[in-house]
Amino acid sequence: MKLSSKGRYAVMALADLAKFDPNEPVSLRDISLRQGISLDYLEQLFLKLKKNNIVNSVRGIKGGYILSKEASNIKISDIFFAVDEKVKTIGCEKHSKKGCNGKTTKCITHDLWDELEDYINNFFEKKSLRDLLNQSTNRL
Amino acid sequence: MKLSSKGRYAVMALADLAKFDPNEPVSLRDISLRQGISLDYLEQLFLKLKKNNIVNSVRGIKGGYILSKEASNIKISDIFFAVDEKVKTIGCEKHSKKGCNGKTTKCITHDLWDELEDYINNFFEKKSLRDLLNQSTNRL
DNA sequence: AGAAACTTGACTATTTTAGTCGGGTATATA
DNA sequence: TATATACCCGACTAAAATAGTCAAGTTTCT
Repeated sequence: MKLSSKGRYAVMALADLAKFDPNEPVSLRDISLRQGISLDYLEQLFLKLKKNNIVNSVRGIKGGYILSKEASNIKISDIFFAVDEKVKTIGCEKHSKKGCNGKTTKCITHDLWDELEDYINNFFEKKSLRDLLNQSTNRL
Repeated sequence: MKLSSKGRYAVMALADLAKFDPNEPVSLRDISLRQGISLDYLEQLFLKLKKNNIVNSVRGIKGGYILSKEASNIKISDIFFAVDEKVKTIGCEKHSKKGCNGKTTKCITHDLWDELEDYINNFFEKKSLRDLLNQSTNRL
């Protein structure tokens, strides 16, 4: 099991963004340089972040992105959801009461994976972007 | 982020195995049929489980595998470790105090992923094979 | 002897992920 | 109003991981 870069990059980029004046748009180019993430890739991510109302964009020269709300109101789980980073433990339907892999009963480990999924999601629900900034002051 | 089948299959197979008389070897063929996992794949997994002293093998006809210890003493984390299912959240070194991606400082989200990794591992540490069986009686 | 079942390594197809490329459109500033 | 900057968007590709297959053993019970 591993976390993909997609989710990591999205959180890193937003954490970077959150450190600046909320009224001054930050360009992806700057974030790209500071965080070492490809500009093209960032664009893909921010497109999704925008659609999910995590950021707003300002076009044109001097444009860029700004957070669409307070950093404390942006949960890590919101970010992950926006970029399609999902916690996925099983093939069988989550929380389905019965019927894994065509059978009429749940597979023996079904509850375990359900439980794990909730457990991890809970972690992301409890963390906001603001929490990150507080943890790590003056780092890149 | 998703859990690979490798870890899932290993836990499913062992949970299946644990349901039988600890003195009667269970063949992979039976587990394969009951759990719908390819026999060849199971063989790969059980080779590792054996090397890590989770199961013992009995060769020859009427042979098969048996748990090498009480189900209550086999943690899910043991199983995952045995089949190389690792919880991996970051590229940077886990718990390293500094130096992500060649820089001299930790990346801004470093602590978050470290924390997540510990959080998930803790989940697996707390669960034993026995816990699974207790949760789900008379299922496949 | 022969069948069942473990042992082992190598190989391959599929899927996912990460990242690239190319062509747009909007807008601040000179 | 020209132009550079930066967002917008879809399609494509390379690399890695995963899941699963194949083939050729060895051991041991009956």
